[in-house]
Amino acid sequence: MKAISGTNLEQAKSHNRRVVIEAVRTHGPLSRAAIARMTALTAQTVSNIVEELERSHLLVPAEAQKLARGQPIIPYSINPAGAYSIGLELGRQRASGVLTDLSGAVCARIERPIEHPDPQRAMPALQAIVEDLQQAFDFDRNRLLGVGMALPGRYADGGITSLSPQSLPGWQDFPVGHELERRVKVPVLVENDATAAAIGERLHGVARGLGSFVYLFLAGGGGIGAGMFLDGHLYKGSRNNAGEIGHIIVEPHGKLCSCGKRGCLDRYVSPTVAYEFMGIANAEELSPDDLDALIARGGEGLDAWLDQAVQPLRQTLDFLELAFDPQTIVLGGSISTSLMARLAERLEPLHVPIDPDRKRAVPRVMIGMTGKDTAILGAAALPIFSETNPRFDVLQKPVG
Amino acid sequence: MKAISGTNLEQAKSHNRRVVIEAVRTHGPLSRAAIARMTALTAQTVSNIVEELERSHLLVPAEAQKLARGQPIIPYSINPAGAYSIGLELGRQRASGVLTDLSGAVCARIERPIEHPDPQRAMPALQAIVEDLQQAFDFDRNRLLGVGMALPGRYADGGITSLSPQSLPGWQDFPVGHELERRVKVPVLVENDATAAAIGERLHGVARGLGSFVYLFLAGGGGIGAGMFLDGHLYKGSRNNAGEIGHIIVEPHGKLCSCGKRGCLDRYVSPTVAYEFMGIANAEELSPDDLDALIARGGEGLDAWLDQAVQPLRQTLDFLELAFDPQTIVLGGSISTSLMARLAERLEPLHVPIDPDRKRAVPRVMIGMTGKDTAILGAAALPIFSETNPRFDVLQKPVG
DNA sequence: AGGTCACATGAAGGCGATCTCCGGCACGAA
DNA sequence: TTCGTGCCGGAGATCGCCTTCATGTGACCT
Repeated sequence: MKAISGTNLEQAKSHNRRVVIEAVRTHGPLSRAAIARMTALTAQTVSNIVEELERSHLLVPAEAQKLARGQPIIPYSINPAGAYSIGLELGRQRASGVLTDLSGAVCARIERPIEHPDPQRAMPALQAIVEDLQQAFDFDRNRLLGVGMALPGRYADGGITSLSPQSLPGWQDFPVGHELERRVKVPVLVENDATAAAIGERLHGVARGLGSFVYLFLAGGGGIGAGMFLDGHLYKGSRNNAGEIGHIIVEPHGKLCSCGKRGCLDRYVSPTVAYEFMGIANAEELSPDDLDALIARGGEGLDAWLDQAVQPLRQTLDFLELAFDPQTIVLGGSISTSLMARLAERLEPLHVPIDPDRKRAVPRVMIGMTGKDTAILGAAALPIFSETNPRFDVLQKPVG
Repeated sequence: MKAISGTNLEQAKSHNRRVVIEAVRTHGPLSRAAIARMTALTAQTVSNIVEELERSHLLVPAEAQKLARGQPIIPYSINPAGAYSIGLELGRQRASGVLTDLSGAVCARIERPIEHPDPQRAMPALQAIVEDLQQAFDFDRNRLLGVGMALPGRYADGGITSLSPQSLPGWQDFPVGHELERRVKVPVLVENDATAAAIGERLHGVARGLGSFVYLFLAGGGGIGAGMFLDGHLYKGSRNNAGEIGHIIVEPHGKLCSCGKRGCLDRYVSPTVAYEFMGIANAEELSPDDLDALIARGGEGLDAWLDQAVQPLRQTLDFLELAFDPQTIVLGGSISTSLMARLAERLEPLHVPIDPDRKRAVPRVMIGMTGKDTAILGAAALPIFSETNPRFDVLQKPVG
């Protein structure tokens, strides 16, 4: 077991920097004094940090605002051009990459077809995308924070998957992160797609500023996962497997699942099952756009799928609420937008919550704002998150 | 939303003190140099902190040990008599209190019958127990850290319950913690019974030193709850309701529950249901000992209950593993020891985990070591935990 | 006997937050 | 117009805590 380690001044400074950035990010333009009040830091301390952040272009001052009294306020806000990040996503048929600025806005985008992506073929392709993205948009290379990558599966540091071989053939024990980092020469972070999406929504999306929420991710390839952000921290579980809820049992005597159990959530709600209901046998060969069109057209098969998927989904939401008591559950994923919309409109009535009388500042369920791009934008958010989010770890000294 | 606040040296010192205590608690007697290695603190810093902790009697030095080389090691360990704590539990028919030392050993114990405990009757009784416990054992009153109280339900700071009136008649909106604190003049901490039990096992029990685990609590009064300890921190949810898993749906078309849903876990696994199966109509009137005797005798009713309870329980364990990915799940509660034993022996085979090949340092499921006392000993652990556990909060400046 | 290793501790230094003082700005009252 | 007040931001001194350096101690090894 890793012991909890001590802290010192250096860690404290790093933490305070992050706290200031986080305050400005979540609350919009703030004066130094306002930041000081929110963070409980001294005005002077904030002043020092803001000065430093302004020098490194992460914060920019706006026009001074004259109030009723006193010295005009100088509001500071995040400088979008202060840092850049690259997000990668690898699907069954294509590899995609985006270059975003600090505010999450997409500056450049590349998509390339790629057949049967095993590590040997995928790594050079991804490397090329990263390099081409840097050519496609003119920016200061020193401000590139790193590369984030979203993949199905579960990943430890260095991007080594912890799942069984059958879920990701060829990727077992392959150090994605280390290998890509060696090639592109900037820090690389690898995360599960649900977790990446959660971070994306937390930084730039509907979950901005929330302390605890669960992201329910419906993967286009089938398979449901949850990304958890709890008490201001990402929660990944003791073996990086937290949130693998595709295999929770929603129907004890239900359909047989590939995992050997009966009635797993994945067997009811995932897009793969929707294609079965719609009689689409060759879903893997069709392009995402073709699939979207088929779904948008609707039909009996789709309705039948919805009929049997809604109840397990409600049950899962109920379950996540009871277990995690999040402020909200964000629903999203890389599935077709129309499929998500149809699911969402059938969702109500949700199960009665445990505290029905309690007022809520946030809806129980929200739809993620980035649609099908959720995973790749989340991937791009990973380096930003890792550099700017206040965490318990940064306050502790590195041990060993 | 509460912003994450900054830190300073004072907070850092408080954190480092806690880190040193935690290191000694979980790893047994340690020399100063050993503590320094584990915590990544400087030998000098550790030396200062240890000196301070020794002065306040929290650590005691043992005999110097002569090694193969070098200066003899002076191992320090937790001084059981360095601090004391009081735990309270309120059941349907009785109120109990224990006085424990810093190691969790019980120094004194009081149990008193109490009929229909509403706040007006319970508060004076609890106050009397706290005062009598301090008389019953001779110790330095300045070393009493505080009073911890375990109750069914969910509690915010100050012990105000967040649940609906029907679950706890008369206690709705009653500030248990504040009221008791006013009476006994020491800090009072109120927690849900599952959470308290989790802390107890983490400090003195089978979960000692674990970073992430879930405590599955089977309450004697019926009702199942989970206490979560994740990444070294207690997780209580955004509205203190996390772990209220008695009402997760384990059988979508199953028995109707009082909450309005069908097939809730509580309707299958709780002791209340066991009594129904055994034909015990007047369970509330019987003493706990009588109930234990009935269960120990067994019979067809009990077997029938076990038959239908095991699958939902397995399903719940599976679910908790998938959602939280804990190092282990600790099973315990205030139910009869023989009932717990019978459940435990029927538990295998558990559902296949998501990473079957992975080696585990800790069993998937463990039985809590404190048996029926788990909640009250957990309650006594609350003040100790709150004073000595390294947390993210202590590193942050109090805001507002 | 001297060298080396491991542990412990005192003194000086470094670092970052804090305290104190000060100036600038704008409004309101005299 | 002048002064007082409330608010904001900056400069330098100070404080608290960790770190580094130096020294001491005890025991084994050569």
